[in-house]
Amino acid sequence: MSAMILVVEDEPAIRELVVLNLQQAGHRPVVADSAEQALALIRETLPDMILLDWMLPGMSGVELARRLKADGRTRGVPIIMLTARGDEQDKITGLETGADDYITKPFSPREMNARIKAVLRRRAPQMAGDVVEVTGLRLDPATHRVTGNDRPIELGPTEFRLLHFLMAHPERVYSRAQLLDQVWGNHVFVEDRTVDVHIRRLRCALEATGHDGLVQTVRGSGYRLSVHPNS
Amino acid sequence: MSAMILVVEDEPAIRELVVLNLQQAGHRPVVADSAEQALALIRETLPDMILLDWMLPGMSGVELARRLKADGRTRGVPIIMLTARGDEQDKITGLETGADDYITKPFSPREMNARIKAVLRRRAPQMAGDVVEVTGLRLDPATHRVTGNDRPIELGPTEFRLLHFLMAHPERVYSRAQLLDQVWGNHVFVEDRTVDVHIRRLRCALEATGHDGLVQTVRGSGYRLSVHPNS
DNA sequence: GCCAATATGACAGTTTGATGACAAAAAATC
DNA sequence: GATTTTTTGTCATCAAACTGTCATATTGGC
Repeated sequence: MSAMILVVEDEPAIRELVVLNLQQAGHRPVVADSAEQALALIRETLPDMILLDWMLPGMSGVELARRLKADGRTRGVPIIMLTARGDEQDKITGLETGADDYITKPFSPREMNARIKAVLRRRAPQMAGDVVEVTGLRLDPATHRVTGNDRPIELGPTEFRLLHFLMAHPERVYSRAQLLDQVWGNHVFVEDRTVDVHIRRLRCALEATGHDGLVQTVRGSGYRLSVHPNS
Repeated sequence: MSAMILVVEDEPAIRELVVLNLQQAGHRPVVADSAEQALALIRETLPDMILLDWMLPGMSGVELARRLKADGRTRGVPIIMLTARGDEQDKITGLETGADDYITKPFSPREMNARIKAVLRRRAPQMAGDVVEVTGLRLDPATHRVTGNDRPIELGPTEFRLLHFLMAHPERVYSRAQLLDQVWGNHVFVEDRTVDVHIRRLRCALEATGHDGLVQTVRGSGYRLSVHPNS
């Protein structure tokens, strides 16, 4: 539910209101008043999503979106365009350049939040804040609780995030490096093998309700959360 | 559904029309003809909702909305903006984002009532003015009283707001930053750690009636009010 | 059996939250 | 207007939980 969202908007009034709204929704807004500044910020840390004003002084929002989509590092970051009016042409151009959605001003906070959540759910499910459940194992990000067959399970912060990520992307194998990027953050320097240890701790905690079998090892590749028996 | 609704509108004709409508719908309208007067009224008693003309002499409606949203005490009060359709598009653009909804003039009574009802239905629970109760712990916003198993509990202002917010949003985890935004108001500059201290004071006060267990720590995430045992 | 990959247990450093004390600020009282 | 009293934010310190790494055991593939 808590995503780092970059807001690129040159008009201070609108920018502040958007920021306020994002905070209220539990996100962490970061602001830039120009495409250039946005690029600088993105170079430092990759946001989870970008809210991008269509019209910007200097490099336009469209141009910025195009650049981001051209760069492999930033291609995956969802972009929502803020456009002045529901101009069909803008819409087409915007979606062509790779925007994931667009919002036409004036917009209600409710609409904005709904669209943000929808895009997050599509691109980064573990950020959407939805309850995830797999065969009796249930994780609720909002209350930060995990239960197995309705019995509470205690997890440390890292194990919680790890399980959350795996449950949000079931049936798919992730390498240790990928897990480090997704769960730890893509800037930290930790040993690959550390993942093993946390996987073990997670399995340990899940053992109490017999859900430890869900976390499977894929030899030579990484780990996976799957409902299907392993071998 | 009877709510106290503050109408901020400088033009007498429209004001009266709106007031009449509200009365007919069973609400209790209170009027102000300027943002300044509105602030004065709000200082006395918190309305359940605000209908706000965006064009006002002196402080504009937009500015008022921003102030209200910046103050922890008033930020939960739903705001519906009244905007004139004929006004310059670009001025209106995005300005309503501080509001929960907006109505463009001229509007039908039917539309107004529908929107009011919708907003009231989903308004922030702690602003409803309703008594909140959790397992014998009871907080009455109207009388500003807290009791545990019918025994009075003394709380400082901050602890009261903190408890109120938590009780209005039970089971959900809030980070220190979120609590500072929601309870203190997001303009203040206070240390994150200060939240810890107030949580402790709150627990201290609740200890007398054995309700201190409700306020739970979620390591690495924040705090939560929950009826479920922690460990 | 041999090799490589993974599991496991232990450990020390680090982070995080709880707690008590304190002074500034605000409110209430005289 | 001065003086208590209450409230508030910050800090230093302590205990507990968590984390990353390593050494060693175990497993699976050939």
